Amino acid sequence: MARHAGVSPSTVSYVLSGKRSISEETRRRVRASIRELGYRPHAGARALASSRSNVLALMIPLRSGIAVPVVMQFAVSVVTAARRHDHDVLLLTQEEGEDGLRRVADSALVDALIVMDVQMRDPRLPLLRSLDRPSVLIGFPADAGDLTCIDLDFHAAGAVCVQHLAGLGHREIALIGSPPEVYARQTGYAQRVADGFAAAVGAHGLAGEVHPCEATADAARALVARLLAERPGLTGVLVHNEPVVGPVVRALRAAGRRVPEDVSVVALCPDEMAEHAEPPLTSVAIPAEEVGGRAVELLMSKLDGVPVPAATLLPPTLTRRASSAPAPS
Amino acid sequence: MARHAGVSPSTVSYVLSGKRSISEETRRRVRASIRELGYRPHAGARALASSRSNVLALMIPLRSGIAVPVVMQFAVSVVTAARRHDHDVLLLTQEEGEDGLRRVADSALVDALIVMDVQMRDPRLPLLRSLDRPSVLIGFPADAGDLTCIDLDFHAAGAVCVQHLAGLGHREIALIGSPPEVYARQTGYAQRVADGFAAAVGAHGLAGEVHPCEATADAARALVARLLAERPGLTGVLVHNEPVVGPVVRALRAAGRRVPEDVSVVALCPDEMAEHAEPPLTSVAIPAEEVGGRAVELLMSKLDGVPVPAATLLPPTLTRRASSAPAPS
DNA sequence: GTGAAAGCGCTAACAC
DNA sequence: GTGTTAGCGCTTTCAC
Repeated sequence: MARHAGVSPSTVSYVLSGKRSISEETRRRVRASIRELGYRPHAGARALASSRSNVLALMIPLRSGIAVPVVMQFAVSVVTAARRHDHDVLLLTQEEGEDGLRRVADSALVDALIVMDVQMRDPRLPLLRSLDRPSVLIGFPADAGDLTCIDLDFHAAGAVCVQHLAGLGHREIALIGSPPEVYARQTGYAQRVADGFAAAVGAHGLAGEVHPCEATADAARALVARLLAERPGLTGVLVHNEPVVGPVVRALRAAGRRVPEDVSVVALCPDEMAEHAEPPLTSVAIPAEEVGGRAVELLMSKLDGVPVPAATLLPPTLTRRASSAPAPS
Repeated sequence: MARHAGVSPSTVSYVLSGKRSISEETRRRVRASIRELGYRPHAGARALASSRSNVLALMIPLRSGIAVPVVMQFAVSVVTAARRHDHDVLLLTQEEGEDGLRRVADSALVDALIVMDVQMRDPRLPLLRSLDRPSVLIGFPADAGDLTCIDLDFHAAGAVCVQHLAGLGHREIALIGSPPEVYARQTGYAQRVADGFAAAVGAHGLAGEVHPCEATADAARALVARLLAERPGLTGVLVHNEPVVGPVVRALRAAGRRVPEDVSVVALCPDEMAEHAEPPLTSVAIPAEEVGGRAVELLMSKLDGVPVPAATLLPPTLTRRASSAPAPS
């Protein structure tokens, strides 16, 4: 390659990296040779010489109770953002656990790591602290210490939904939440929504409790039936459980409740899902695209030695659609 | 590392790779040092010296009309299988296209490639042929040439569903298929199901046509309404479109048709989905786990220089559940 | 603005 | 059964 362009290897390297100034003429010749020969620098050699692999690890959750399409959105947005920064993404499954993270980090296969589905007391936290590579958590554990975390502000999200319903005059509401195992695992976001919900319920003087719900239509139907029977005054529901959003609405209707005339429904889910529901749902978006993108940006800053805030909480945005209305009088 | 164990670097390498015999004593000492020092070979150095990165590329589809959870199942099974063979997986999105494949292959970032969502005339085919690295397609293009392909035998899958319905005495049936854009792109599997369906309909002397359907509940409802209006004798439906399986069943019921007493429904979808539907659906499984695993095995064989068959078609398995019954008389 | 050369940390061919 | 050594193909100091 270098000889084809009539320059030294280092010059080729510098043309590619732009780390020192090159004469217009030389740059042109090198570029021409690159195109002609279809030259690509060898990733391994590069990683060895520069101790940068330009690869990020992304560990995605697999466990029951997680919404697969949502996870996929995160993954895609991470890959897309990484490519913008000339990085690739290595896919790890949660199953690999701490060993997987250690393996790819210590072997210098990756420069940095992103982990999703963070639990309150996550066993990966001490490991991530001990690694000499930067990492970003999508989600907040109970005690992050100085680990970098980013996520939607789920506490505020839960609260803003309650506030919306309270503003519409609803007095008795309920949260249909994630599957029980998600709470049992102490997965941060589920807990935080419940907390934000409860806090706002208290602040607004409403009645309202949290009901975990399996991610099946049957479970949703059963729960709705129970709620309607036990809480005749119920007029507002917040659903934070993607797969049962549809079933909940249908169960309400099957029980003779109109949405939104009799019962208002607010969802905490990706916008696209809320838009395409029947009826379109008032919702707080889970901004997978933005979270994934920002996670990568944070990592890039850290790799460049630029300090970043330890916590990034994205404020929730509630979009009003057809599923919520003033409480019936 | 080598000095800590009191051996030469090559000995460490050989202990790790097992490529030559090592005395029990030496192996023990080396292993002990590895553990003590927490030593991990540098992935880049290894790739450079051995021209093997032990990384596979997986390009996943993103385009509209594809069922995200199904794609995710493939991805997870590929990662899991790859790890069994001591390989990692680099995630590429379809958006990266041919350039992305070329980039990771030519830079030696990956040893081999897996591409999903293959179209009949896929622009990536010539590229894959030109690369000097092995690849496997999950799906079949119109003309695979000597490219290695694996997938469920969708033609047979379509046919076996028709056969099942014919055996139950149904005479008028319909295929509710993938979204129109999937056919328009000439995506292999959609076309093949339709072909297998049509062939079997002919062979059994039935009446039946193919109806593409958008992946929304609204579209499903509208299509079911139209079918019931235009085809009063319709008693059997094959659904090959994951997101609308539920909506189709509900639309039939809403129209006063019992499932399976009045209309039998057969689905072509992952088993898990069919099991959890209401009612549980007679279905032909999309064996994501097996396809992903086999794709990796094929790649490993090719990397080892072992020849593999160009085409692997997994035979369909129909599982009878509660949604199909003899045709009403 | 450019080149020469010393590694980066392994693997594998070649010794013995 | 083990050690020696020559690369693998880059990046980056150092020199000019």
